[in-house]
Amino acid sequence: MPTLVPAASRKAQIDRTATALFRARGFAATTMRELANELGLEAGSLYSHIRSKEEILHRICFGLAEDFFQGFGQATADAAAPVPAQLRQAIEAHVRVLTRDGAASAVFLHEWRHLSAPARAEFLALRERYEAQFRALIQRGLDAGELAAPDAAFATLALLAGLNWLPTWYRPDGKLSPDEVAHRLAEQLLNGLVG
Amino acid sequence: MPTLVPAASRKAQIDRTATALFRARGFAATTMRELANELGLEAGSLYSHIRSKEEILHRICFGLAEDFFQGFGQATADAAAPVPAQLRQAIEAHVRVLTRDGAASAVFLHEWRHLSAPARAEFLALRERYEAQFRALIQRGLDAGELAAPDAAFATLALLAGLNWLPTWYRPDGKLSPDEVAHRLAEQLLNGLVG
DNA sequence: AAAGTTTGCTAACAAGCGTTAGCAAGCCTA
DNA sequence: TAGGCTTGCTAACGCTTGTTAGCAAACTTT
Repeated sequence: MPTLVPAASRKAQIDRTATALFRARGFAATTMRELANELGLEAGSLYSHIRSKEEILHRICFGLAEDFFQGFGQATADAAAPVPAQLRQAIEAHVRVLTRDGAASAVFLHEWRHLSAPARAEFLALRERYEAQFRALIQRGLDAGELAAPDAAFATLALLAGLNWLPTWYRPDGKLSPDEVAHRLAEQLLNGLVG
Repeated sequence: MPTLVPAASRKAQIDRTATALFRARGFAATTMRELANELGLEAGSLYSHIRSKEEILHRICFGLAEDFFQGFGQATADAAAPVPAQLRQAIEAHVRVLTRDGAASAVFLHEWRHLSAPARAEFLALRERYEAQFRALIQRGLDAGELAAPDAAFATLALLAGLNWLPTWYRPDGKLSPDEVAHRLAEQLLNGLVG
């Protein structure tokens, strides 16, 4: 009979601790000895659970990518809804992924360049596909006259810009709940700062 | 008689090349041998011009900080102007610094954590002072009813978020000029995406 | 022509890096 | 009770890191 609340597998603990370190120090500046030490291990012992340092980074980046796609899919499931409503849902879904795991998000956004040859290109392709979904949605909004912007590409980048800087300043122990952050951010980005 | 267009000093060349490398690979993953090679030198030769690797990073980060403060100062010089106008000027000044040197901006925004003990804290204090200027301006706008937002702190972070992600996607050879980018970004952030 | 500054090389240093091999104790399943 | 995962250690490997010392050409200024 398994324990009722099984402890996270060692591998998962490594991933979680590594995520925090990668965020704080950056992937390249984080050593396997630091990571091991944080877990109360020796450096060599890590390799009973993982294949390489980069493998950890790979899991973090591609794991979160899935979350983003899933969020967007749910947010835009009702294709008949007005574009601004779908967009607001998509923004809030995006923010919710970012706030659920700030460390993983920061790694996802900043440390992917340390992925090597094949993985790096795959990651960038995924990211481009994700942005393309936003762009297409915004374009539909422009065509229908429901959104106002000179062009969809620029609007998409500016929108995602406002979202993706969030992990640098969001603190989970702040006075706003993740949902409030998501709602306010969507409000400000959709309706602007000028009354 | 000096050359009419004197070549940049070796030190300046090192800074510029290092900036590009720090941006592309990150500070920690950039080696002095790579940097030297890019300049057609041997690694040891760099130390005739600089004291340490970190000294380069220090110059990049603090140099750009000055530019940001100067831009904000000019933008808000006319304290009698309506807040939205001042804010637009400040946004455009900020964007102009970001677009003038994208590599330095990316380093400024992402690599400052590799500064060590005293410099790191000084840098963060500078950044906080800069944000505080924006916050105060926005607060005045809220008090005067010229801006609409639940609170100034959140609005400031969301605004700077939209600006600071720019170096990750802005390409100087793109179809928009720096001024157009600045203007459109200010427009979208101030007035929102919804028509 | 002398003196000093700028620039660069070679060679090497001590330290730290990611990773591997080989071994062993503890656990779960058969 | 045996076999096989899981987990972890010690010791070491080959390599790379930032940096330094000592020397030497070239250019600038006096």
